[in-house]
Amino acid sequence: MSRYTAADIEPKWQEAWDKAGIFTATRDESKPKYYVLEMFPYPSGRIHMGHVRNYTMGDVISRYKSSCGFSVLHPMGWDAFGMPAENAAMAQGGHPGTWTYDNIKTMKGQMKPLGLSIDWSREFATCDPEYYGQQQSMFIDFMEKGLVYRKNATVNWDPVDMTVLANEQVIDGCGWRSGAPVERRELTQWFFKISDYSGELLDALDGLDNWPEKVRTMQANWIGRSQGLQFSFERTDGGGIEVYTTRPDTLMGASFVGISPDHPISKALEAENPDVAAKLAEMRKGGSTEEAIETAEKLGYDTGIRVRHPLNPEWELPVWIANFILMDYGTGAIFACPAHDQRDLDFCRKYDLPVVDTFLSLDDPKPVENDAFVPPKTEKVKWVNHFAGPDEATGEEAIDATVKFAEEAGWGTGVEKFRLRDWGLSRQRYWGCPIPVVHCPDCGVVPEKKENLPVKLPEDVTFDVPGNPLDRHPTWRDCACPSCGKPAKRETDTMDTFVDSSWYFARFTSPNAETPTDMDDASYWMNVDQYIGGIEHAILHLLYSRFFARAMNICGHLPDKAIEPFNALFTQGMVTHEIYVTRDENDRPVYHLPEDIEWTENGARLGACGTEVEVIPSAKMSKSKKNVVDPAQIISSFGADTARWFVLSDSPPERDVEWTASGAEAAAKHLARVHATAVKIAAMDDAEGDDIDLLRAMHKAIHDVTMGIESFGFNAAIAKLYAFQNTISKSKAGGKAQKQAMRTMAQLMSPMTPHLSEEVWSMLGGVGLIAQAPWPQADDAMMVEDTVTLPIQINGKRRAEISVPKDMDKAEVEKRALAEDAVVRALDGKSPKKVIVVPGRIVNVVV
RNA sequence: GCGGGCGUGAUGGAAUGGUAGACAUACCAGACUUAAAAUCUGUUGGGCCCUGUGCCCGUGUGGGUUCGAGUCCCACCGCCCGCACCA
Repeated sequence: MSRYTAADIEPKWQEAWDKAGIFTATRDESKPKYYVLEMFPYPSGRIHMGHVRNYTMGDVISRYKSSCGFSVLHPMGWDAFGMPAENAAMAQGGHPGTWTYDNIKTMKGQMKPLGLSIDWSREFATCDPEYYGQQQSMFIDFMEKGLVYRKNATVNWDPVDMTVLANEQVIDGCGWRSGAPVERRELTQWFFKISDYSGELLDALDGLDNWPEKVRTMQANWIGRSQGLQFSFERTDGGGIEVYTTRPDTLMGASFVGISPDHPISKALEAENPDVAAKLAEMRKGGSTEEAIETAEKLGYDTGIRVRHPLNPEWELPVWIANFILMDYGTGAIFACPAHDQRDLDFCRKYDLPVVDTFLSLDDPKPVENDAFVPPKTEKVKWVNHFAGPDEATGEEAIDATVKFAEEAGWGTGVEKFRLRDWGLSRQRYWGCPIPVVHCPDCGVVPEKKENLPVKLPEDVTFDVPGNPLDRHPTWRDCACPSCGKPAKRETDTMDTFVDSSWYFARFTSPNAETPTDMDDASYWMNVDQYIGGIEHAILHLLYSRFFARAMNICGHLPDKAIEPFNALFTQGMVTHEIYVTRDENDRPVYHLPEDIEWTENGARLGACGTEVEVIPSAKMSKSKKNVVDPAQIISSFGADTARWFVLSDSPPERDVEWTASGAEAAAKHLARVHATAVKIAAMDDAEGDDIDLLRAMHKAIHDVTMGIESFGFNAAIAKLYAFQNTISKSKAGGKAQKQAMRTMAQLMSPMTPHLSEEVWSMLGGVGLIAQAPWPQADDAMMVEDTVTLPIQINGKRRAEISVPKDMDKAEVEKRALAEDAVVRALDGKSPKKVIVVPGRIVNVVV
């Protein structure tokens, strides 16, 4: 074969790998193991370029580690429960299960041609009853260990459709189908006690050395440990209001006490006073997201209740209900210090409440007007209105002094609190894992017996009316109480899909086990050595998985070493593309697919009619903007290796990569060049005649590419491979040396372009499959140059360079440098102030 | 609102505090060709003096640390992402 034809090469080698069974993971105690995992996909219908990028990166690691002698586990599955399947059933009829399994079949068919080194024998979907039955079994274990409980929590309620809405289904504060303004409503729901692990989940972040710093920071902020003071304001009518504050030092600046609309006091008032009820109804409008609450217009209601200031019983503060106070954080009640909190200030200006400065800037000591003075806690400020500590102190010092003061005086306690809330897992939807409990009129909430698991979803359901089909199913709900045997009702809530994805990595170690995991297999394969996925999962999925691993460990489903399940994490960027828009008669945007665009000298036009097209800068590929490139199409026109090579080139993996047609063509051209060079070299005789430069370049390439792969610098590794290819194609060395260089090239490329590499390898007499050949080793001795070129700087600017033996001593280098023309000229007869010689790197002469 | 990140030629990007722009795209020029495509070779940050082996400027903006800063620190500007029921 003399021309590079991916369509011939790729299926051939995929068949050879299958036949050799080399991707089947086996427990081999004689080898070190390596578990590489990409975040499993949601079966949305078709694979997209983001999948290709994600799985290609995992594949590079997997193939590389395999070549390095590891026993590799590289599995794939489907995160298969979730809303889109129900939406499809609503829109076009049919069953969510049919839609899901059809999608899985299509997407698997699209992934196969990529030539990924996946052990498909371990594949499962989270909607398989075998999987979710094990999940139900674990849920029951968690119940026994007290890791699950029920309480009231807020949901988005569509008052027209009479149904719960996901945040995604709330558009501008209204239900997506009904268009009615959404309200917040309370329901009794199931919760995992993740907050019991707040401190541990936070502290253990320190040990996750191979996680990106930013993910650890984001998780730490999410868990949000704070030190503060908890104390009670005494009500003038008896009783008290417990508040928590992280800024007790500003207590003298208090202007009111604020309580959440969901605070028990608010609810009590609501029940007896229609005015309050109306106000609260207004405050409960809008979505339940933190963002919606934080950015909503500040609303308040003066309850008429008054409390005494703890430091001065004469000083009475009003109690307001305020819509920006969250019941879930702290005690659901605060005292407001408007001078040093912008939110409080906005509220006080709106309702004409007093603003009292407690400290002033040392540089610019003027009272607060419309901008709250919120310096860093480490900045020293002047206290004008204080009761503990010195007149000039930082916020930190003042807080410590205040807590100490309050504790000694006996009216407050320093406490540690976390922002992390318990994980609400109840969903009022069909297409999810049923929560395996039964509500019995006599026994209350009873877990289903394990021998009755899985509690399967009923098949005969319809989606023609809003709401949860399980709720209105005629028979599914009816069952016998597992405890007393009398008629009872099943729980109709299903689990959050995050539950499904919180332990799938553990199931992969033994996907057919009769229990959630098999401890022998889990002990061998866990932990995941390298986990790869999108940054959008930085907080929730990864935090929930860390909690689950701990909970599974407590229930005996994971070994101790696996409580932090992901040893290393890599978060890859998105694949983006330009967006092409024209306008319709109403000036609304109409989007166009990249393949419909033609480029002319006058810019982009529609291929069909020649209409001018506006080009909007690159953004994440999305169906609605039509800026998508179909991987299946790319593979059929260029081949999988080209697609793989391109998504790894150019951009660093953690950053977004822009898909361009020219970039894809460049990748294809390069692979064709490599192939052509290999064909040419294969035809050479085995003439001796080493070329020291070629050998050097080869060892340098081995070193650089290996480092590139190890450090996720795939784009840099590829740049080195380009350079090495240029060196080989220009080499004058004998056939033997060139063949060796080219075989090495094939090996270095094999994690990225496995098919072409096999082809080149076999063409040049490589033994066996390249996929099973050991990774080449760089010879350090070959990479050391005898002489080095040192740049010479004068006052930090490069002015000349000298070539010196690599181990020449500093004094001699200095002497040579000072003898250079440029240096002599710059010195103009004077002697240098200072000369810095960094051996092997640089010389800097300070004049 | 809160939290996180990013900013380097025409473009994607490279650069353990040590020659800024590797590698690639695009453009331009040349070779091959009747021609085009393909392929191959070469040039290309901006400006100045233009005769160079010359000089000045240059990594969002403004300061700072350092012999030396794209890299570290501070402030600002712009863009992007997440915010607990999207997966």
